Amino acid sequence: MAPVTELTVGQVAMRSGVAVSALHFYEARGLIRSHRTSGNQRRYGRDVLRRVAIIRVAQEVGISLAEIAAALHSLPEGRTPTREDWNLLSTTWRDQLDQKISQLKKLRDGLTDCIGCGCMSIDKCPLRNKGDRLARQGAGARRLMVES
Amino acid sequence: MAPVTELTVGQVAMRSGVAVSALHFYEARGLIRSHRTSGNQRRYGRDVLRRVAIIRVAQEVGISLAEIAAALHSLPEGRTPTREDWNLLSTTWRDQLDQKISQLKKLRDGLTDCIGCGCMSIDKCPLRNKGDRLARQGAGARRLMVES
DNA sequence: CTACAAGCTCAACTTAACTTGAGGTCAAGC
DNA sequence: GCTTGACCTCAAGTTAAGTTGAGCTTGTAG
Repeated sequence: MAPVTELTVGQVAMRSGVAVSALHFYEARGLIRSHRTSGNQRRYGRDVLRRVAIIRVAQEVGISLAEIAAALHSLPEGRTPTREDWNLLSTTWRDQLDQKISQLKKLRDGLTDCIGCGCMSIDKCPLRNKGDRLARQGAGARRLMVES
Repeated sequence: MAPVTELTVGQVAMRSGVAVSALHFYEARGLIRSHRTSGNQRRYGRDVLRRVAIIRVAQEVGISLAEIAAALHSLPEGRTPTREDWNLLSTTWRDQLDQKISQLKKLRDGLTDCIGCGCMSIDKCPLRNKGDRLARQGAGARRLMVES
């Protein structure tokens, strides 16, 4: 029973819910990988679906593709990742996620407790300063950064 | 004792930590407001600092300027906002923040519990689907959206 | 064996959120 | 009273994350 393992871009697009162009894009950015048929068409292993799922979920909470790429590089390119591999990735992200979560909570609670209090003079506000000067790097659009 | 209340762009930039160009930009986008001197220079009331602080904090957790602008419009333009006004704003955001927080938690916990389990086949994965099809609207860059 | 849907590449366009630069005005100190 | 640093406007550039389109190749169903 020949394994039906190989997927075309179209199939991956369909099953993952992301556009073909996005898959091309992710591949160009090194987030996923494919091999080519003799006719130069992409073929993907099944594990690409899991990778794409991670990418989307992570993006939805504001992690940039660059960061996702970095995290995914902890996964082995050769073999299908084991549970161990995924675990490593997840603990890598856990801290960043925790940080982001607490930042959000701070905003949520801070809005009510702090904002009206007159303390928002930037130098002293707990909201502004516990959130520590992050994300000041280079020009261009800046989204929620997890680093620092 | 003449109140030192009026601030120049430069002063606001310094105290708020955002660039002068960004302040211009926020003003163009209707996020902050100034009046002009006879010589056409901007002067800001002190409350602009608070507004800017909100803007930055909100942005850091991934709320778009458009959404921030919408929220800030619930603040009175004329008078300095009271604690009541801020409170209204904060409750407006609270739900969205709660939602985002739970999304993050889902990712955090899901990464460990779900990723290795083989269930990430997109159609059935709790991570993918509880996170519900949000943020699919129009072309261009897409960041963490709170709406929907 | 031939249509025609699905692929491929590459360049250009899009949005958000700013920054940079050019060219010109204001104001505070010496 | 003039110089120098802060301002002003407006246009164009930048980054991220894709999308869209043109022009060309593959592969599969009839």
